[in-house]
Amino acid sequence: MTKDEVRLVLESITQLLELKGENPFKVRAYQNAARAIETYPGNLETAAQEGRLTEIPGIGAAIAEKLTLLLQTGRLAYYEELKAEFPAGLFELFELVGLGPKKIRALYDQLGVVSIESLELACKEGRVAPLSGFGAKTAQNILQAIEQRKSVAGSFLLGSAAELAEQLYDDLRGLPEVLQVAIGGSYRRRKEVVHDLDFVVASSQPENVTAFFITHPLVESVIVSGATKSSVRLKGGLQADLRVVSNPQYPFALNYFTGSKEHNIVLRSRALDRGWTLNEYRLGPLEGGRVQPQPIPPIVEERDLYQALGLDYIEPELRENVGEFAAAEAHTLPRLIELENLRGAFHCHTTASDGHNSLEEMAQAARELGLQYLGIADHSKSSYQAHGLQEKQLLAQIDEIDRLNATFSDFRLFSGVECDILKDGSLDYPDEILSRLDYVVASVHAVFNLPQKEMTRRIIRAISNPHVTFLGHPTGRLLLSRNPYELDMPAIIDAAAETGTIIELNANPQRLDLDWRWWPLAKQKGVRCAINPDAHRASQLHYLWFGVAAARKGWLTRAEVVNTLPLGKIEAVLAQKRNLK
DNA sequence: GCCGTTTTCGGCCCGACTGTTTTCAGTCG
Repeated sequence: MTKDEVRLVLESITQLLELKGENPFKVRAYQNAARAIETYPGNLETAAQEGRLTEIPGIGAAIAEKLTLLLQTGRLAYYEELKAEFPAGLFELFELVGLGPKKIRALYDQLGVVSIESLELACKEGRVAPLSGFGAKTAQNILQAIEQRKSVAGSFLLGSAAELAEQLYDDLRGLPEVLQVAIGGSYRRRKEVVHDLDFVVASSQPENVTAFFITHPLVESVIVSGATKSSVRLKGGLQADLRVVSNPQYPFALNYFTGSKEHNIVLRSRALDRGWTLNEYRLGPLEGGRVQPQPIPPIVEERDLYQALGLDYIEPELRENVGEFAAAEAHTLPRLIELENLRGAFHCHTTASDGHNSLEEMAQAARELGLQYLGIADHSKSSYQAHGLQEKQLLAQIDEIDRLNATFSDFRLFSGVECDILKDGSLDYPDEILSRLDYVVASVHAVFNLPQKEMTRRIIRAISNPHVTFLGHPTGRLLLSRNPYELDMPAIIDAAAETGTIIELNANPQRLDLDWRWWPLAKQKGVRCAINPDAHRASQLHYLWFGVAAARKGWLTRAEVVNTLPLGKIEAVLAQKRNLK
């Protein structure tokens, strides 16, 4: 049994105990145990065999005994009995915003609600509002939460689609009959949210490729399957389409299925201007058109198509018809940043607050990625839920970082903090503390619902502090689950430019914040970007890939992204704003 | 259920917000 499976059992027990209305401290004990297991560096099975589980902080005699049983037999009667007390569908109710264990329990006990479906019916029939502790507003809010959940059904984070997409891609590429393959669509354009995956394959044996595709282990069910086009539902619900074309057709199919629709319309009209017709299979002469067809140059790859249409090659991320054609004509398309350009990253968490790996482990993981430096930014004291650091703990961490840095010759940890921006725009630590750090990321973590003016003023006040180096996840959005807070973003961008504050592009695929749509404006105003992983565990340093994707979509080059700078140059950027004072 | 000790019980993180109440419970971060 893996560490992760053990953790899931503990988390599941937590939820069950909450439903039962158990002592909240007992509930928390299980929660803490789950977290302890997650961060435990050793081998669990060995620890259980040697009776050393209680040495893990947060694991006492009772939980150790249960875990030992679970690890040795793969089963836990305590858990199974708890689970049997509630219908399985009840757990999806936890996904509705505003519903917690108490309300779910009341709905189950008093109305027999066992699923989102039965809850929706109960609301619509007016059975929820009269319940004690509920009311008309609550019933309405529940319906709204159900609607919200439906509206994101069929939408997937780029981050959650990527693993499936790349696995399928690798497997298709490995087939001998596959000559060329790409994932087109919004995935190739690196949209933050995708609705399906579009695989485009060049092959002379489409039936073999199709057979392989629809029987792939990641496929849950087949929606349609024809000679050259098939659609499947992948495990987890994401739809994937496959188009198989001939090798000469491939550049056209790839281009067509990459989109966007708006981009394609412009391409086709440019073809018409030259007396050609463009579709997913070919660029051909248009007989009887309004202009005499020009000779068509040979096209073997996508780049040739753009050239034929009088354009520099347009990277897929830019194909949204938001100015890429004018730039491609004028030869002013930017050379987009690449993952390999990054030399380090700021904003990572450790076990000191709510991260899952130690300073050493984070540093090691960064070095393995080839980074020269890593900035640590644990939560500040007001973020209780994230175990934010008291001043003393923060100062101790600075010392610890100094000590570690003495052991590196070609790598450096920077000491920072993710400092809460309080309701009035003041910061969570006094300047004396902030001045001890290499840098400060300032972020909003509470009181999200201020009116736009007040929220804007709050953030501008915070970034006006000379110690604030970065503005963290500027809009607070969680894709597919939480809307951004109300902000006058142009005013924030102006203030960042004026104060010399670097705006973060938070690379967590749930955030990708600041959104790519704002970066061209920020760039024009001279605001610099930092692509930050916001990693809460070592493996999440890979989020940088998504951050770079969003930055490319925002037309950013390496010049605008500060963490492309090597050690030796980045220090001056971190110090710049303080020196202006 | 865990933990630490002024050691075997009593405390365990805090504040904002919402919608329900008529002083507070539930949820969230």
